[in-house]
Amino acid sequence: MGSLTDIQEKLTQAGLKITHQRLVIYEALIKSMSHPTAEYIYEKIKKKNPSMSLGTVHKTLDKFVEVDLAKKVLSVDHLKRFDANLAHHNHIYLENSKEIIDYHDEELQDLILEYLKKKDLKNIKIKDVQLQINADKIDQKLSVSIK
Amino acid sequence: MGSLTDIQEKLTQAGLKITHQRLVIYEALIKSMSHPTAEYIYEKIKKKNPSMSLGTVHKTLDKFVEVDLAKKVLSVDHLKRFDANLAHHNHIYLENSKEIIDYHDEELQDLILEYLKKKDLKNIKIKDVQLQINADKIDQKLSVSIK
DNA sequence: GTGGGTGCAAACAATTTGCAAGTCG
DNA sequence: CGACTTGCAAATTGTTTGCACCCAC
Repeated sequence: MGSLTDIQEKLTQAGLKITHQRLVIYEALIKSMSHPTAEYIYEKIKKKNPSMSLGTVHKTLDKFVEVDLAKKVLSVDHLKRFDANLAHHNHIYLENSKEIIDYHDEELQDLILEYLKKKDLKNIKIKDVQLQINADKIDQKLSVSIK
Repeated sequence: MGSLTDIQEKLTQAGLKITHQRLVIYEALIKSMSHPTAEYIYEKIKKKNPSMSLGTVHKTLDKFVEVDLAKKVLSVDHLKRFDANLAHHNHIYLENSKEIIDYHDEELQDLILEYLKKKDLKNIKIKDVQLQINADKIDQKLSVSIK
């Protein structure tokens, strides 16, 4: 799913030229599970790609969104955040650990859409729904790791 | 619910001094149904309060969040947006008109929480859930008002 | 070869900070 | 009066833009 040739094919299909920068940025975007900013990706990859410029990361991520290789993600901080996971999925915000993790659940999605369909909200055509689950992480390791 | 004395009481309860700026900003925040930025509120009130500074609006809104008189809101643009409505409620993003409107539905909220409770996600303690409904506005007036 | 892509730096936008002056309690 | 709040301006942070050079196709 994230192999090099796979990424190359996606870029081509999207009508984009295959460049080293795009491969690296897309790979980093896939790998980072919590929804990264341009800055974050830049930091991740610049060690192995010292000539990479932050501006390019911005432009590239925007381009990915434009051609539907990625999407923008809602966030409470006021930073642009991206996500390579295009499938409908929900987000769990772990408030105590500040993590954002994906939660995919077709059944729940259908349940909600069914419910809203019955409600028949007027003047509005629902395209999709996304659930944000606010939670705390319960992790034994946490209390121990305070050291 | 939004009377002057009412707001004053809320400020006092929150341990904040009552100042003209805070009254005006809080009132504007309550009144604006779509989730405003500091800039937006500043523009709304500066006509009647020419000495108000944008920096104060920022500081005041942050302060309101700090004392739970308001909360930060998720947004796709990368702007800080606020909301005086503290009750659990869902957001409908009207993608074509860029509006964000509130959608309160206790029944739906319960439905979702019930479902998730049965799922029993491990290592996670759910605090609340919020639904984002992406939709398009269907409005006859729209097509006419193109002029 | 050429059109799109990159790197760099400057411009821009939104927010934050520092501080002197003002005001609520 | 004293601590908190404000207004102003400068600083910071994050993103965008312009443009000469470069390279994938």
